[in-house]
Amino acid sequence: MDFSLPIIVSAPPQISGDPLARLVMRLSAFERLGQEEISALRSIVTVDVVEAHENLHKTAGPYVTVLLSGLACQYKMLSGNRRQILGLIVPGDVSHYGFLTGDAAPAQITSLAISQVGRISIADFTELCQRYPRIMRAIIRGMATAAAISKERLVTLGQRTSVERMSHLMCEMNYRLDVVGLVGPGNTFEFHITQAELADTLGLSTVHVNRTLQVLRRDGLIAMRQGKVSVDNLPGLIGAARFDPYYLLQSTMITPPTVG
Amino acid sequence: MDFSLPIIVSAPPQISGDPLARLVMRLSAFERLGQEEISALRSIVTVDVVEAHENLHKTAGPYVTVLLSGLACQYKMLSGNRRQILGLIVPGDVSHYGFLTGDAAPAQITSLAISQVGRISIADFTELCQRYPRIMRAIIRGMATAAAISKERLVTLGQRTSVERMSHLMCEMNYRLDVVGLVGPGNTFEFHITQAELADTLGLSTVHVNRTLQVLRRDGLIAMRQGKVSVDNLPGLIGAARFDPYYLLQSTMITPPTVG
DNA sequence: CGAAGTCTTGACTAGACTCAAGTTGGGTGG
DNA sequence: CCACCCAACTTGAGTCTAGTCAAGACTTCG
Repeated sequence: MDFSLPIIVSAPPQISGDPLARLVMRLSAFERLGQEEISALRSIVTVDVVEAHENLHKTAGPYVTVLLSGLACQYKMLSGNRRQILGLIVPGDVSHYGFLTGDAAPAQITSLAISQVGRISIADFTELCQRYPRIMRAIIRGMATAAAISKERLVTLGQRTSVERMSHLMCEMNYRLDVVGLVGPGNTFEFHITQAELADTLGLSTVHVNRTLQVLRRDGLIAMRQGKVSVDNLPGLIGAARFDPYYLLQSTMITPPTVG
Repeated sequence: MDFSLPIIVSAPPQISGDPLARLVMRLSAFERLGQEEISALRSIVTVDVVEAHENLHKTAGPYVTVLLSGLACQYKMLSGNRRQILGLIVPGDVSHYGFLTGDAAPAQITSLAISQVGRISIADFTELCQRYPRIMRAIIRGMATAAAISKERLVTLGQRTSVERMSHLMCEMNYRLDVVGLVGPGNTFEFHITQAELADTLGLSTVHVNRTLQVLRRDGLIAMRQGKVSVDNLPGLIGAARFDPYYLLQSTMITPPTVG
């Protein structure tokens, strides 16, 4: 475990600037939000810092939680030291819906890097959604996107080769991080995940992840070192992954039922 | 558990007896329902028959649909004639939530065997849930169970060997079909799925599915022929699968938010 | 400087895939 | 009623992707 106290953090943009910026960008990708809505949202979010490799929800309770910076994942342990990472959570993603999804057995969620987590009480969240239907619609669109990502992950684990798995994941990350403004010039982004964690995500061994990354590097598609990914040939990467971004584009406008 | 409700079920239970029996059993597993609730449910369901290997939702529209008999699956196609079956749908399962899940890009759903499908208009469904909170809670518990099954499938595809995949699936089917009264004496149940379809479900090749079934057969765990499975050694099967039914037991009582 | 975690490499193994050739079984039509 | 047909199932042989084991190199940090 890492017990360092990262007071001043320069390079990683995580702990600087406006903590809610990513969430606002994410929601704005679905619905155009006004200043009043954004202010209302800001006023009900409490921000906590979570160190790397800690449970994201130390304080259980009736809250909706959102990842604001860093990286997290949901996972399941198996007998024999095996682990499957069910999904990666990036800034702007809702990490826990409280009771809203009726998930009786919430999977474990841990941070992979130092992160900021936003917390909203269920009461405040409900009121926000009732008062600002655009925010509610954006949240619902976010849920739909998460479900689509989860389905695509089944395809990855069931059908794709190691090169396809890796490049598909990188394409997805590139897209998801771009939406929240975390892809820099030259298609570079922070991705603080170890090769062992990538292995647990992709259903591969650590050694094979290493070799797969070497192949992609050798082919000039991506390079990854020290938690930084640079996509050197995006069309090539998309081709290697047979990546079809359709599943990420929740283009349908969903009309929620008029409650009451 | 009380399995004694159903009518007389002879060889093909599919198209005989009360079509809604499985749905009622499924909901009753979560919440004890009264006669009034069951009658109200019956009065708003339209039943259609769907042949094997047909799209389950020929008539799109604002409906919640439920599988009443038979077998169905949700799937995704890939380039190169590959297919991943995302999940199996058994009698009593909701096969489509309409807009309720905000699923903008609904995956394709097809029947695997001749089936009966129940259709409920969104308006009727909403009113039913508002009038009978126990039904609403049961539906929510069902959604939670479906989500848990989907997560477990990620573990299967990411981590388990072929023998574990197959035996885990069989354990799950045994459990899910038992809940709706479709497991007969000696742990036998109808499972009208081809080995090629099993392959697409488990992320294996058809040939390997065949050989895996032979192993399980040789070890006296299960036998499968002509769409009928008999579990000959359930503890052994559970052991081979390292099956932990915890994920199927939505034991937590979920209190939905008081709307309005 | 030492320690721990991470990454890299090599050698070998094994589980699963592909291809190809049968076999079985149920359904259909003559 | 039988012959045929097609889909599903089975088997064998050979290949290959990915896993395992083990050792060593690189980083980071105390």
